[in-house]
Amino acid sequence: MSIPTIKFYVREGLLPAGELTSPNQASYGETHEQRLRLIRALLDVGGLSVAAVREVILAIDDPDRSVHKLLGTVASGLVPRYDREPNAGMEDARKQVAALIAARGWRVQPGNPASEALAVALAAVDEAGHGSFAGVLEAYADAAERVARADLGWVAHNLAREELVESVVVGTVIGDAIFSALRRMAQTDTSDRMYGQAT
Amino acid sequence: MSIPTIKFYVREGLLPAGELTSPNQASYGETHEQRLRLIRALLDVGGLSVAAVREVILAIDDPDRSVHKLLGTVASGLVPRYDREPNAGMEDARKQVAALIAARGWRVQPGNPASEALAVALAAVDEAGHGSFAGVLEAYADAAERVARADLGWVAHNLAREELVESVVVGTVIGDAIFSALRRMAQTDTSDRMYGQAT
DNA sequence: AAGGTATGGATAGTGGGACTAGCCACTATC
DNA sequence: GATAGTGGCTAGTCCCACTATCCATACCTT
Repeated sequence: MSIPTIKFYVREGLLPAGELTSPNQASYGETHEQRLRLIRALLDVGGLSVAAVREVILAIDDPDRSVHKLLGTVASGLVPRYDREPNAGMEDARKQVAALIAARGWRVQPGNPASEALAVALAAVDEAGHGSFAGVLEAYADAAERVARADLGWVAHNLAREELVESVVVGTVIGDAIFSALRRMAQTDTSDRMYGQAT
Repeated sequence: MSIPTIKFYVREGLLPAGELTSPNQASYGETHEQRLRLIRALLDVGGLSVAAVREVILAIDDPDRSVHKLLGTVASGLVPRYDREPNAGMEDARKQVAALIAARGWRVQPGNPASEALAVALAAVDEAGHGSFAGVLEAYADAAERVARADLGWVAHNLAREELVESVVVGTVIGDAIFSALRRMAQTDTSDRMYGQAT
């Protein structure tokens, strides 16, 4: 981690400035190091932008924010913002999402960024046109519930707010990367079994 | 979709050139349109780079490639390349990954990009230091298996190679986005139930 | 005390990625 | 027969994550 990069992070508000011991000497402590690791994890592994990391950091450092709100903020920071014009496919997709939420009894706000993102993705699958994804969606939703329970269970054993809050962030962001990798491995395995020899 | 952008894609080798009906008039057909939708889906929803999309397109259009190989190519194109120096944490993480693969009986090559990515992500979680992720990993792997089976099942009903191959790509790439969104929704729900009022 | 090295702070520059604009010769269309 | 649009080309733009350069100062060694 080069010094210029750290300077850059400080300027960007990702990292608090070191404590000045003299006009040209600042000391960085354990918390700085920890924070730096968090930043690198979010940037490299989580693939967040610097701006998104700043959002997340601000949320973490806001002591008035409830854990539930924090998770919401982190989730929003993570979801890519699609600014595609509304078309016919999106309407159908939104209905599909609403139906799923209702069927599962999930407590999520209607205008939620995640459900918007889901609608966009479903519309894209539909446009690409290779048959209905509906059946698969159920399996995905089952898996997502399972994963979410594991996530929150993992987080729960941290009692101190500081710790808890960082766990939430790490779990949410890096969890995505972990799951993607696992999915790809499982796909490789399944595909090997199905198509390993033929086709 | 603006004309300059299409020109750009043609230059970049994502899209075949239209058939010239006269020196300055090319006609684009149904397949072009379809291909364009695929490109936009991979770029926007899948978040791939133009270079990665080119890789994928080349793989799709290579009739000598088996479906299994194709899936491998797509998966590699998707996995971000981490070029972080090997450190102590990585070694542990790799062992953890190897153990997981063994325990699951997954048929994946050892040097696999996905398992490398998994190791990096696990190392990052570990470095961030909020308790062992091991238990959660099992739940993730279960979920990943379930999702992979659903994916491949969805793909399987396409008999024509063309269709099959595009389904694989779409499912792999956009499936990631879909699952992420679902996970976030399920997390929101679970967190609402756990922390909705307090903390 | 002197000189080399490093730091904090600030401004400006770099390199990569994804388009986008401008130009030219030409042609389809009104 | 003017207008507007196109293929093919090069060059430019914008954004983003960093880097490099500068300066005055201060630590560190001798």
